[in-house]
Amino acid sequence: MAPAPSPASPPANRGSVRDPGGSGAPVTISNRDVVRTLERIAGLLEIRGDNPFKVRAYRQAAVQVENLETPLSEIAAQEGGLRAIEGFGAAIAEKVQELLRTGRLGFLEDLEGEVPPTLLTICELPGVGPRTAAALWHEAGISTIDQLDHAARSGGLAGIPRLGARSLENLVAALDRRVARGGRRRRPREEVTGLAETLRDELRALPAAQRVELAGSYRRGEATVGDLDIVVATRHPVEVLTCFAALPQVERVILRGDTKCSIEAGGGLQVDCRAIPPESFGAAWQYFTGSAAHNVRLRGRALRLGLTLNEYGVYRVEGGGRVAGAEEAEVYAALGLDWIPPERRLDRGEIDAASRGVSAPMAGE
DNA sequence: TTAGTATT
DNA sequence: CATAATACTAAA
Repeated sequence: MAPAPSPASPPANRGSVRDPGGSGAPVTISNRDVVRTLERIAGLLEIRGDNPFKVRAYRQAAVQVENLETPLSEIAAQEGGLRAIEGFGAAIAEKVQELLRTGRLGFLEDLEGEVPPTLLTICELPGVGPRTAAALWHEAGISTIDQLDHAARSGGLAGIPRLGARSLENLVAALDRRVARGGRRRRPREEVTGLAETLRDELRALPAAQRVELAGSYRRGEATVGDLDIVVATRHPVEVLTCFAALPQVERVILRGDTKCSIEAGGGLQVDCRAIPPESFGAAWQYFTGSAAHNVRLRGRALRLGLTLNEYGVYRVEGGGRVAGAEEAEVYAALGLDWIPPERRLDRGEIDAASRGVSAPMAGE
């Protein structure tokens, strides 16, 4: 998610739109601005190696703001203020308040003074995460893509831990692809429908494939998709994945293992294919449909019921007995839930709403 | 075997 | 205090 539109994000804080005319008119900070700021903070903290729970807190706050229907400025003015938002504690509420009031955020400016914000762009390269970015910065003084490109091609990265010959090759390839086409972006659903259905049908034609379905944001019916996800029930996963990687639409194989294969097709669109034994198909389809937040919520609920959920099924924590897995509805049922339509699987209260037995508060409204 | 990145 | 679980790759 979040492919950061990033037309070369400015070095300065996004919020510092400081009313250049000097009219004194209040600067409007949109919810999107706040989301970007919170995510920026999270990314920089992560590169700095800060407490993962703190990083998570900023990400969680960003997600909550994303889900809001009301402008933050309105909420700030109401009873309880920003603290009323789930995931907003004292620290984050105060920072967002400052951003809304002044259009700037001192904390972020300080952070950007400490950790070069251009490292966030480096983190967008596939295969490069916060740890690698931090190593590049500390061990080789690299903070920009240009510096990285130069160093990668001139032996300037020798000696950086966990960055061997093979990783370097991959890095250079990623830099080349980055030049070739600007950044991965989400595409309108209609643009990928043909490709999605074609790939699905080609897999359905394989004798080894018992069942083939699309999953991910495509199945959730989202207006745009960042990639495609396909689940295949089969007794012969390697054979299926080998065929998948050899389909005529495949432009590049990103990775290929025994249960999972990712390729690019349709002009750089990533397509993930997961091969799963038939008795696990329901759990796998559920897992691959997401959303990620929905899955995490579901798995947390499973734990509270003494169960554990993964893409292979629902299991008892003690004893490990299998409770469900072949059908999606049976997975939800094992967790005491009615089947939830994919479109609603966004972690926006749908799980409580689907809860049977112990009635969920119906939030009269 | 482990670290890092990736996936929902 | 503190959200789940797993796969793949390269390095060690």
